[in-house]
Amino acid sequence: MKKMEINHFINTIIEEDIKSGKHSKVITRFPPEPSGSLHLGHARAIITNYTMAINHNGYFNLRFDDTNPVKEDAAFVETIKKDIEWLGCHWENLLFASDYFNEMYERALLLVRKGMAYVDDLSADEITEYRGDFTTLGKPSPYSGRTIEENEELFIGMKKGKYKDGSRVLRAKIDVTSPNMNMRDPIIYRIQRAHHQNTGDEWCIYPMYDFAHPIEDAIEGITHSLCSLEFEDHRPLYDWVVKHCEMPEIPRQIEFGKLKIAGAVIGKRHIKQLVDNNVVMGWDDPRLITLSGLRRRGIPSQSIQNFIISLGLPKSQGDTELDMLYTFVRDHLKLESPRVNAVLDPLKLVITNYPEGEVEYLDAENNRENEALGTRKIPFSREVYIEREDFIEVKPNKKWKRLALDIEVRLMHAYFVKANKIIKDEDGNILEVHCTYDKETKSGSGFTDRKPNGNIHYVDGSINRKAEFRLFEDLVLDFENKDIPFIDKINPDSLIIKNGYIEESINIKEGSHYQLTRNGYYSVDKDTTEALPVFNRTVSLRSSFKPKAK
RNA sequence: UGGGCUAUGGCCAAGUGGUUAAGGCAUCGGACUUUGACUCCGUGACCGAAGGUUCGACUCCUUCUAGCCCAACCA
Repeated sequence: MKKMEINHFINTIIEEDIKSGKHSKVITRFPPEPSGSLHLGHARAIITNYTMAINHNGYFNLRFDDTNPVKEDAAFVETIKKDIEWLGCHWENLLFASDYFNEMYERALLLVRKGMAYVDDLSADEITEYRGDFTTLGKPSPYSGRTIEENEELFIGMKKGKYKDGSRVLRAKIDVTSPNMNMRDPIIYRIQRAHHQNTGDEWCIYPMYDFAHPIEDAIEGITHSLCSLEFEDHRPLYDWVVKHCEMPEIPRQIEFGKLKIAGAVIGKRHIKQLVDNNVVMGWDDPRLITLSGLRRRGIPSQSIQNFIISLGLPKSQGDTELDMLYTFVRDHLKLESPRVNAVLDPLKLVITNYPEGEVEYLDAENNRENEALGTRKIPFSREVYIEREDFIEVKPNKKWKRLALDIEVRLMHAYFVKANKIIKDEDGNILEVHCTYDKETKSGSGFTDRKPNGNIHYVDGSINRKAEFRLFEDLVLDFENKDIPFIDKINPDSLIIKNGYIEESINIKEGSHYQLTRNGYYSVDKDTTEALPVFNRTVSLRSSFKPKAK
């Protein structure tokens, strides 16, 4: 992504560090655990770390925090890389926490030798019990008094695989009575015989996040380790590790508030539930705000960048409405997308005074606001399709700016037409509308003698392509209501599929964007086939049209 | 209950002792219009509450209230 001017409290801190000479450049990182997909919330962390580095003469590392092999899967590494690349945040180094397992082990050994870590034989339940809770101070483990020699021998033994999984842990000796639970002699190594995606079976002990993370940052020379607020309580421990492990570089952790999106399903557990129950088409379903879902929906990554930057970097916690993102999406797509006609719910219009069998090709600009996109010819003949909602039998009020009996509208790029007859089936459904056109009113002819009642679009009745259009609504209804189980709040109509027609001339390629006139921005979905193109509505056009409630 | 953080209009968010309290989204009006789009105009705040300090407080102090996070051998 290109450089943008950014001003927030972290930027201020960084600028002071540069002014004071503490740092000459900024090195940051994004440290995902390869255990799930990235979503819009992660975009803030990625973009914040990325922009702070490139705006300050430095670089940004992508480092997978693969310290827990039982939860992680190499498959996520590729999807995460793809998402970050798509977001436009290029990493300088692709790294893994596991690259540093040796050094971490050595640093832990150093702690042991300094008498600042001990091997504990308590069970997991016992450790929890000894740790106390918010109101009860922790008690020292009966094993915390072991000698340095004993601890060293036991820890080396742990590493060598002498002990069973879960039988012992290495703990930092800090303060079991600290009001900060993280400081109550946190576990820093556990025994876990699990096959690791990068180190295989080389290790049977794995470091815990709180110990591993600061060491990773320090090794890479990360100057500012930017993360979300929930790690604020961990900062004393982060600093403790850097200091007592005697790391030569001292990174500084700074926390910012997470980005929360109103009404969005974000939890891995919930998304999995939706996927497993076929409520959504997969992790990349356009109704999800996973980065892959947003991409499939057709949201340009630049709009995500602009959205994130415009939000600033507060420490307060609020729910941001997706409308704000959509505004950036429309902004971006407005000039970029060709504008073409499509009819999602077709109603046949027969122009009775137009010669049968004749077709004429009319001029149409591809984007009235961006001439660079050129022009095209669109067909027009005796039968065309219009949107069913663009016709009503009797004009209801002055505000109605579409077609009705005895009312004349312009078919955009073509002629004025006036409806004069409705053909219905036995049940009263409108099958087709008959109208007449006025040759004098041809678009581009300069005709100004009378004004049409409105402008509607059409697709030619025979020269067209059938297409599927997918419209998306909220996945969950009554989102904030905690009394109803999640699964019972799912909107049964979150996906609306329409089958209609689109101009036949367009080039259908996965991911390409179009503005469908008077409707919205759409992009071509991966489900597209030669026989049936599939379009996702990325975002609708704004509309101030409000049908009067009857 | 102990610790940490937060609190500005429907939503997001600037603002760090003196301004008519920025801006964006949304809403509602209006102008324009071969997209009811775009564009352009207009539209809303006693700054969580109560006290205090001060000539003057959203900004400082005190107390209170509400929300979020922490008691994985997860990250």
